[in-house]
Amino acid sequence: MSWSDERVELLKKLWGEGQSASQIAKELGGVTRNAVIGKVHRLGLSNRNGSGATGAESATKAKPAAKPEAKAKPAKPAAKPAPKPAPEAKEPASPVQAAPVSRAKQIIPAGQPLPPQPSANEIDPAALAKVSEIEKKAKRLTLMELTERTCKWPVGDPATEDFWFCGLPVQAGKPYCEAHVGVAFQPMSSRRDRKR
DNA sequence: CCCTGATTCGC
DNA sequence: GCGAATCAGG
Repeated sequence: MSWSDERVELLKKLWGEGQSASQIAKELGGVTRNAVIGKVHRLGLSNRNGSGATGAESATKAKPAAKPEAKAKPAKPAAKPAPKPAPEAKEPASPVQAAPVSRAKQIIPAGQPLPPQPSANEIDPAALAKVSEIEKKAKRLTLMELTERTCKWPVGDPATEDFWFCGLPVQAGKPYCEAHVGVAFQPMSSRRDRKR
């Protein structure tokens, strides 16, 4: 695979959107994340943080917010039919089931300091929606099946059989998966805008 | 161990 | 220019 104009363009676009190198590589296909990173460097757009060595955090941030990409792109008068609008639409618009997420009491069995169950507080609706979505994919682990890298978010009533732990891969060091981290750690003050 | 980006260096 | 291997951090 070579870096055709189109591929480079897509690379720039995705990188600009804050996509991680591995994700970009996955979408491009035929390249590894290393290739993507290497290319990004060569293109001179290695922005995103001045820490240099600490770039891991910029990942995993999939902006749930809809992107108002309604540009006409007059820059390309070429006779390019451009039959493919936006291939990367991972959200098949699955109806956001506002599933009550049957989580009842937070009576945790062992002395595990489990998360403060977010009652009906002020939580990002988006975050909640994300949670109810991922909970469908949850591994449904039991307490004993939990490991250092499985999401320890409890779901359901411990007194019932309808109780399990998320079990999805945790993010980094954190006890929960991405989605659950989102609802577990509510930003004290809304997230600051990233400096681009 | 999972992940992230950064850098190096043979090709 | 390319990208695997390696490095450095979470």
